[in-house]
Parts: sequence; structure tokens; C-alpha cells
Amino acid sequence: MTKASDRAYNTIRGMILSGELSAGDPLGEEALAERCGVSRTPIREALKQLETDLLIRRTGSQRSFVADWSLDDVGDAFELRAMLEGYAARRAAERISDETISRMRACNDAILAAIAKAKPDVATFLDRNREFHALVLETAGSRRLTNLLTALIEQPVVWRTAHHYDPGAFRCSHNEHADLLSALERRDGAWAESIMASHIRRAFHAYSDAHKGMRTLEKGAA
Amino acid sequence: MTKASDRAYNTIRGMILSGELSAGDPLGEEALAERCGVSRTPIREALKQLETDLLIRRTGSQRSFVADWSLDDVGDAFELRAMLEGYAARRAAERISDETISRMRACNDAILAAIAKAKPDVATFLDRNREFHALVLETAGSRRLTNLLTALIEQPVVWRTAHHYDPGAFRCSHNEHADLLSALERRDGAWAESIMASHIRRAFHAYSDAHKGMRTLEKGAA
DNA sequence: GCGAGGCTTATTGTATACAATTGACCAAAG
DNA sequence: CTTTGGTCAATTGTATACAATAAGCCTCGC
Repeated sequence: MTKASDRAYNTIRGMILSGELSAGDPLGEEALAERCGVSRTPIREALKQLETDLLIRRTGSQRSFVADWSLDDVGDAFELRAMLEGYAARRAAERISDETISRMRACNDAILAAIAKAKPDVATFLDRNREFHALVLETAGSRRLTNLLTALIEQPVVWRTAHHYDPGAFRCSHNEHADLLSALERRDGAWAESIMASHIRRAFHAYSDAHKGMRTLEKGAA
Repeated sequence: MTKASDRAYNTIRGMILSGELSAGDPLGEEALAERCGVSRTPIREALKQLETDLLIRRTGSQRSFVADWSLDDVGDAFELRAMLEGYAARRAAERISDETISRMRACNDAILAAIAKAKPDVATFLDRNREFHALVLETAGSRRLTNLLTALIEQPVVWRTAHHYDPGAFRCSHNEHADLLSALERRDGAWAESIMASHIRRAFHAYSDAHKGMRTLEKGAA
């Protein structure tokens, strides 16, 4: 994607993630075009992408609405991620270089620094976390796998959830990353795979727990 | 997708699959528009879709070319399919109705009829095979999983490969379907999963074997 | 002869105008 | 009062015109 359609994609995505738009809201192309300051053409491309991300839903007549995520949907997404990122970790273990391991370790160190503070730096945590997982994916070296996972990894929900992590959850995430590094160092694919799968599954339950207390806020959070 | 972009998609896809276009050939939007009898707009949507299918490759400056499939790429695709369709089979086993089982059985019966002839009816085999797998996927009941798999299932290569199956391979495929039905009947998810995974992996090796003998024909097969 | 720089041209990105389709609303008949 | 039919408005699909950008090529200088 290029300039305008990219801007449109990020803008709309942001509006959905921030809660500016709520589940079920209709997304007219013209209205979005005006809000994004571009014409309908790039908007259409953005919508197409958002559709494959399942952030929006389209009716039979191609009208777009903000998707509504049931807990089942989220569970599904996480289980698929667990499977695919587990596979990615296994492949990565079979191919990773020492240099990449160093970069991942640096990443995880940065995560530790970010969460060790009295007030955890969530933004940095999210960034570095993304980078860490991106490195695994890149090392796995399967364009196809990358394609499949990008749609899953950019999760609407996870985003908002990390802000509700307690210190233990952050620490846990960091420790699992460290374990993964051990597995990668030893080039033990099976180990790496199961660690990664557990890592994602734990994240799901963290989400699930946090979500229970969020329900009531959900709408007014904009 | 609607009328025109759909036509464009199928047309271009067909040109790639039939060999009318070879790996590496450039795909100019204007040229395609003319060949498909539509304007550039639907062509662009079709190209976007074909890109996520990995049937085409795009350079940094967004120019499109017919993708080249290495054996590794194909292996990747099959392994991902094995994993995801295995998961689909497991979920299906937990949700399937007797009625759906009957429909799948009918499907597999049709496959048997098609391949029992002296000259196997490959087209029917492919159609019914697709339907069989589609039923599994539908029964799994995860829109997300469906989304991910559609890109993988519509494989460029498999298509051409079935024509080189020997009678034993056809029969084998049919038997595996029958086994899967047994697993589904007993609602044994773990069994269903492993059967499906084996089924896909076998298909890969069938492809791999057949491919060795095809190499030389590859180009002239149009 | 070889390489660098700029120009030409081909190709893609964006905007807009128009066609087609769908959804909504209202009116009239049962 | 409900339902059905039709018209009108809103929205999406397609085509085309124009802008931006990148690739190819040719010339000029070394």
C-alpha cells in the first residue's frame, strides 16, 4: 500500500481500536473519505485490507460495519496464533543465527527495563514485544506464514488489554521470552514451539481475565 | 468481490494456472484491463487478491509479476495446510451433525465413482474433493480459520498435479476421506486431526514425486 | 570504453464522474 | 392495521482522466 491508502488504513484502524467507532457502526466510503482527507479509491483499498483483518464486516451488498468481537472469536484468533507462531518458533530454531539471537535478547532486555519501573512503560513494552515476535517470524523464513500471521498478530483487542496487565503478567511475558531464547540458542525446535504456544495461550487467558472487569467500560471508553 | 473484479480475478488466475503466463512474466494493469475487457479499477482489486494468494509477487514499486514457486514454497504451503486443516478437522469433529456426515459421505462416494472408471474423471474428483474439504472447514465454524485457509487451499500447483495421479493415489485419497469420516462419526477430534494432517502431507509427496517427472514439461504445457 | 546524470516514457496512485444496485420510506389496497 | 408495491435516496461498482513516480535509455564527460 502506498501513501494515501496507507494513511486511510491507519486512520480507520485507529478509529476502531481507540473506540471512536463502536462495534456495528456503519462505515460509508464517502464519509470515511472525507474524514481521512482522501478520495474513495484509497478508502476502498483500506477497507479491503481491514476486512481481511476481520476488523470490519461486510454485508451481502458490500456495506461495511465495524466488526463485533465475541469472546469465542477472540479465543479462535488466539488459538490460531498459538499454532502458527508455535510453528514459526520451531522453524526459527532451525534457522536462527547467533546475531539474531543477540538482537532478540536486546529486545527482551528492553522489555525488562520498561516493565521494571514503578509505572510500567506499556508503549515500549508493546513495541518491543512486537519487534521480538517479528524477529521470530522473520527468522522462520516463510513469506506465506508471515502473510497469514500478520492478519492475526495485529489484534484489535490485545492492544487495549496490555494496559490492564498487572506487574506479574508483564514479568511472566518477559520470562517466557527468556525461555524461548534458551530454546532457540539450543536450536531445539520442539521446545521453542511449545514455549511459544504456551506464551500465546497465557496471553489469551490474561486477556480473558482482564476482559471480565472491562465489560462495563467497553462502550464509554472512547 | 463483484462482477467485474471477480471476472478479472478468475481470468488472470486462470491465465497463471493454465500456464498461459509463466513465472516471472510482468503483469501491467493496463494490459490486463484490455485482456479482461474491464477497466483498471477492478484489475487492481483482483491483483491485490492474487497477491495475498501469493500467485503474484510485487516489487518495491508495486509492479506485479507472476510468482515463481520453488519446491520449498510448495512444501511450506502444504505444511501450513496440514496444520490448519488438521485443526479444522478437530473442530469439525466436535461440532459435526449427522446430516453433514451424510453429505460428506455422499461426496466421497461420488469421488469413488469418478476414480473407479477406466479413465478417471479428474474434474469431478477435484470438484468433489474441494466440496469435501469445504464441508470440513464450514463445520469447523471459524470464519477466521476459513479466511486463512482459502488462500492456501486454492493452490496453483495442486491443480495441475492431480492430473498426474496414478490410480493408487486416487484410491488412497478416497480411503483417507473414509477414515476421516470414521473419526468424525465417533467425534474423535484428535484422530480426525491426525488423519487430515497425514492426508495433506501425502498429497504433498504425491505432488513432489509427480513434479520430478514434470520439470521438463513445465514451460510448454500451456 | 565506462559510468554518471538527466530526460523520456511507461506504469502505478489518486481523484472524480457516472452507472448500477440496494435499502428505505410512503402510499394505497386488502 | 398490515402488507405489498413502487419510487426515491443513498451507497457501492466501474470507468476514465490526471498526477506522481520509477524504470529505461541516451548522451555527455571522464
